[in-house]
Amino acid sequence: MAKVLIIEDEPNMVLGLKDSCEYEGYEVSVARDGKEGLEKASTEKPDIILLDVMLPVMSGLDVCRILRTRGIETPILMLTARSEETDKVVGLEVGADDYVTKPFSIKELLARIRAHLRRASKQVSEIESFTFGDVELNFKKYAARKDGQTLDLSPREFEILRYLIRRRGDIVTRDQLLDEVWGYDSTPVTRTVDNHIAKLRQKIEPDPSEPRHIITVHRIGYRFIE
Amino acid sequence: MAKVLIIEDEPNMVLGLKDSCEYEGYEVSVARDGKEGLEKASTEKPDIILLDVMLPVMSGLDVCRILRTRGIETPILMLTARSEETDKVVGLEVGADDYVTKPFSIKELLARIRAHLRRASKQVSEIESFTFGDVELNFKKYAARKDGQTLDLSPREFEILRYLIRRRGDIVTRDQLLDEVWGYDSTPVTRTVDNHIAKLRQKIEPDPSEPRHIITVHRIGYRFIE
DNA sequence: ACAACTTTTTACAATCTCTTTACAGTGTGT
DNA sequence: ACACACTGTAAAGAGATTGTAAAAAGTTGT
Repeated sequence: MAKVLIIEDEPNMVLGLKDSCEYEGYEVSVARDGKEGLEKASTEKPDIILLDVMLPVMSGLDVCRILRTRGIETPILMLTARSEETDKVVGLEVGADDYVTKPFSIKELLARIRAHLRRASKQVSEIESFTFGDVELNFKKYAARKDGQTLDLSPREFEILRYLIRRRGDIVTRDQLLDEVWGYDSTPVTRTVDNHIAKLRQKIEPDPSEPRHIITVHRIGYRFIE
Repeated sequence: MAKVLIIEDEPNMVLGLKDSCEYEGYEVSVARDGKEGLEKASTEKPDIILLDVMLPVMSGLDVCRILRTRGIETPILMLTARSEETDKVVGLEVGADDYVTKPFSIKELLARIRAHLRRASKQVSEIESFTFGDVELNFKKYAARKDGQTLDLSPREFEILRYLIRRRGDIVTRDQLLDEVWGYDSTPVTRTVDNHIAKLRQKIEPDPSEPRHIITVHRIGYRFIE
């Protein structure tokens, strides 16, 4: 079940938040100030952080900023006392994902937490590893092996493979790959896809000139087969 | 061709969106406020809805929520002025499928629309597989088997078969096939159709010289029988 | 700024599909 | 039965798509 880290100093607030979250079935841990919060955010790997802006020692904004510069991407939901526009703007600027102004309804807060967790879990729930033929892939570590030997795949190659594998058996068009792997805002030529496929084949196929795993479907696209 | 419903009040925005969509070949209709949007979403059965969050009378979020509670599952792409994460969360919670913040690049928007349409059309549309005699077709995978053996069909042959099967029992003219399978902009000779039919028969008929499934209707066209 | 590496573009060859063509065969109306 | 129109189909040519190497452009780390 999801872990929630609450960084908050007001005891009453802590109590209310903790209760509600536990009632929802989340595992809860609490930090009473920014410093402790930073530590727990790193060590306990929560799935979401509820972060008060007003904290002793170090402000919530700083905690947020530091976490982000450390590359920690856990969703952060800021709690602010006033509904001042400034706080919102600064909060989001500093890397928070969402904010709620006190007093807030618990129901709303829980709904937002749920939404963030849902979105985050969608991103995470990807396949972590996959094996076919004599190739092992670990998408989480971006590591691959073939015949037990380390296999060098570029990030893009990993992403393409991941996409193909996620839809293994189905045909994937070049446009789909461009949209989903490259993203909507960049637009390489569709031939770029073919090139990456060719390179992938040379790396993962037993016989690249006679592909067994990445099959081309003429005029349509490619298909991955285990 | 796909229908796009734009629910947006800013005239300039409407103009830009409309132009771009029409340039892509979509049929476009516009609603200037939430109420009109709700109506058109129901009556015009668009394939995708572009929905501004900030609307007079009724907010885009409400429009979205209402559509969903009415069981309308048309993909909704929300347009919002600020890049505030909050809007995004609420938007997605309320049932939107995607989300773009202004200012956005038209290219990106169109790419997203395309992706959604592709996804949606896949879910709804076509027969995914079909079996007749000893032939099995899987239109999604562009794969065919006969007597359990893999059967090699070209994309065009698949499309022709799909079209004939969708209208099985009915007569289909060569011009119909040319229009629908080939598309309105290309114009091979009608004899080309006959050639493809001949090849199809050799591949799928038990006895190609005595067709049981693809029947010639003299002077008219062809008809598919299971 | 340089080197090492990844990604994208480009170009050409190879391959596959589609279209045209031509002629033989079949159907239709008189 | 005859002429004419329509259809079947093989074969060749045209056209499109894909494979791939190599160059160009872009990134990253030092």
